[in-house]
Amino acid sequence: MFRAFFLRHKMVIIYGCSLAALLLLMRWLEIRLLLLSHAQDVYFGAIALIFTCLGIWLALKIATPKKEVVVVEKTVYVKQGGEFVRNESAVTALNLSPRETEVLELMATGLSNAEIAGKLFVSLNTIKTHSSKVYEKLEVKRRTQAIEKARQLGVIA
Amino acid sequence: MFRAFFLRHKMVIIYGCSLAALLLLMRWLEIRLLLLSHAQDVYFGAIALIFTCLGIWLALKIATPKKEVVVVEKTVYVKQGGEFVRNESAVTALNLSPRETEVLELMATGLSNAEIAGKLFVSLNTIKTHSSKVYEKLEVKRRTQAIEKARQLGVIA
DNA sequence: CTAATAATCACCCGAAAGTATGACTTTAAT
DNA sequence: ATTAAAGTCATACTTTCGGGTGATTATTAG
Repeated sequence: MFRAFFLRHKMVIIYGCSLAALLLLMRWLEIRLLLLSHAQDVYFGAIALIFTCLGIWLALKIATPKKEVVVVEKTVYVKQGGEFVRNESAVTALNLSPRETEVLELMATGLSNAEIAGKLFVSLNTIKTHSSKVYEKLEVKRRTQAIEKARQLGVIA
Repeated sequence: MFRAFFLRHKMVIIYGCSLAALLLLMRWLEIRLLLLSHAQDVYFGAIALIFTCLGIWLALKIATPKKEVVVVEKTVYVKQGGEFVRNESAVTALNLSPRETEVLELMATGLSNAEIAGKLFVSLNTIKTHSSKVYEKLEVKRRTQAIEKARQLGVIA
């Protein structure tokens, strides 16, 4: 607490101490020479010191704290912020039925036919039929090709 | 310029002026009563005023400005049509070998293992081995899952 | 030099995917 | 009423995929 305060106002305190030391030195010299004949000067010094401190205290208390705003720019890369919008015209052109599109989407997420069947509450054979029709309409031979082509056509994300 | 300075240090200036006014008032009263018999007090007042100002000036000069760090996030949207840059750190983290990455890429284009084998001039079994290792490292069970996960991690376009 | 890694290939087996064909139902259009 | 499309399911068959195991070679790191 005190240490932190000292560190923050090091210069001020050093200045004050220096001034005090200087005054003391002068006093001491004068005292030795003039034998306390200048008591008033000590009074002056004390006043100077006190009011200097007062000024410092005042300034620190009242003056609006100086704020130095440091602006750091941080670049953030975002992949194509927009949400995916299905290219409905492509779907129409391919003549893909809603169910087929649904199956195609699930295929693209990496699900197996059995998993898709479970998710859509239909039999495995049904999914096989759908996927076969999808391959026909997309003019591909494999599941992975269907996914790739559908992605390029904007049918799936 | 001056106006801004006045506004910033309004309190300080007001204090100083008040002190000065007070001293003047006292002087004036004393002068009226004691007919300039206390010249030294004026001296004291002047010293007090001067050193107060000195303290204020010192404090304002020396006080360390508080730094306020403001982080401004600059968002950059990367269009998906743009050049794909492989997330090499992801590849490293997954410990995917160059050949495995190559096979993964070709898988994503929809090629069968046999086609990949033909394209890379290696046997089908080799491709099977590679793909199996890819699945292990990506912690997936199927080709389509591998493609999906690799896409999300930025390993493939 | 030795150990580890990457890349290559083989064989077997079971699971998943894909093909072909046919059948039944519902809904919507002609 | 008939037709067409979409969705459902099944059976049989082929192909591809994926797991497990093991082996060889070249390069690289310790």
